[in-house]
Amino acid sequence: MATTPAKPTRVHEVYDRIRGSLLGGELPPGSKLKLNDFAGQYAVSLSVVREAVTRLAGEGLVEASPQRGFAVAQLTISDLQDLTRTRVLIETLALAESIKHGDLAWEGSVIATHHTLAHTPMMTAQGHVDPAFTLAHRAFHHTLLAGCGVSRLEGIATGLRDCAELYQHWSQELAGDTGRDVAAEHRLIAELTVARDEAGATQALREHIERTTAALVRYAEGLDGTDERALA
Amino acid sequence: MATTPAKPTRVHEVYDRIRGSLLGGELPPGSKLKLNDFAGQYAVSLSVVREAVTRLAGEGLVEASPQRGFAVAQLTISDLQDLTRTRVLIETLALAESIKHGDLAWEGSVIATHHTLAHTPMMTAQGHVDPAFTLAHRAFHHTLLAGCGVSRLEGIATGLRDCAELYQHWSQELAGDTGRDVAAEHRLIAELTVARDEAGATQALREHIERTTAALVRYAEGLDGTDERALA
DNA sequence: TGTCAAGAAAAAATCGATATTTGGACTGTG
DNA sequence: CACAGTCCAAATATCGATTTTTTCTTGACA
Repeated sequence: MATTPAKPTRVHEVYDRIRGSLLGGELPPGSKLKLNDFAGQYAVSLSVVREAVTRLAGEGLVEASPQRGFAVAQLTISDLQDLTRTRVLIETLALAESIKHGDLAWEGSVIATHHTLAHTPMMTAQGHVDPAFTLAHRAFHHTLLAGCGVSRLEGIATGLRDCAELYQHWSQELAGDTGRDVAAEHRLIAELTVARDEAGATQALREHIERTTAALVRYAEGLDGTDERALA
Repeated sequence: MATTPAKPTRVHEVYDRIRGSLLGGELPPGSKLKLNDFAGQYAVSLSVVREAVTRLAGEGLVEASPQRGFAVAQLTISDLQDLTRTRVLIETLALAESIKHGDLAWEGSVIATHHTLAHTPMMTAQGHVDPAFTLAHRAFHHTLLAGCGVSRLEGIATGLRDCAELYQHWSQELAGDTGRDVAAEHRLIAELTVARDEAGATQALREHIERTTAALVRYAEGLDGTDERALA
């Protein structure tokens, strides 16, 4: 799924940067992507921006509507629930496979990435999410699933995870996920995984995933009853 | 995941037609896509072809290598095995969910699409695969998973299935999948599904998926021992 | 005869410009 | 004052041409 081989073509650079903006929450969900602005900003032609954005649409981070341009994927409660259920099913599946088939090196990398994660503070002094934390968090979860040895499954899980990061970002900014010890959740997942406790680890992962969704849904339902309403 | 709303834009037309060529097996796996030829053939500009092909690359039907253009996805034994394992895991998962949550209307549509499939001959008089069969086959398998009510999961499963169709096409042409009663397999899956026999149905589906792979792998290994070798 | 390199041909990436479409402002009417 | 139709500006989709990069050809040299 990832395509970052040797020579960074213009399209790829632009793709990466827009992708970063999306996941970094610089662009509000549902807002239209102004291709012209991007073209100016990155000093490239429209065609380049277009192709980059088309790829992002393929990943689901961006929605394309013919004749009407592109927009940051709209976040709705029903889509969030759909995404969450999909992630729970697929990520627990992949984790179970990893626990069954992962080798010692994988076990080691789980411990290593968890260690890094555990020692990276989540918030900056300004109360924003630390980019380093995002990185470490992503690496940890990716490693968890990387032991299954089925690269397509891994790729799919990663893609879903990226989509969820859009929600995650806005949830942390908006809903402020209170009273939750995320670090403890991670520790539990890591320990059970390394202990090869398939049932325990998958359940811990399921709860970890569902908890964020629950917080966001609670927040959103406080605002409005409909499922189709945008979250932000 | 599918984007076929209202107004067929040029890109979308070209996308559809190239996609059809790929799944219909008109283009051999691994062969380079000559964008210029497409542009001429469909009487559109290069940009249009480029964007269409970019999307196909996002689905995995086409491989993109920077500065080197696009090629029909290369079929290798190891990728086939990876794909098969992924499909088995995800499709059985989706089927299990469907059996658990599917309603009566879904049950009916399973019966209906199976009925259609059962009465559509697989081969034409010329010994080729009948396009109508392909259609019916696709509809049946899609319906099986459509009861789960999780649209993303469905979309993922459909995407994997499309990738597999590439292999399937060439397998039927090359390896001739002997001594196999595919119709009976379909009937069994349909019956167990409607009977809400989760374990039985998922196992039948697993075997159905794995059987095609096994035939192709046997065929390919007769030719060459390496996993990375192209199948065709 | 095999290897390597310069140069030509082909293909890919990118650009700048044009044709269409969309969304909204404007205006005249009931 | 609400509403419908028209017109205009912004944005999208598409095109044709230019710039790079890769690939192929060919010929000199060891």
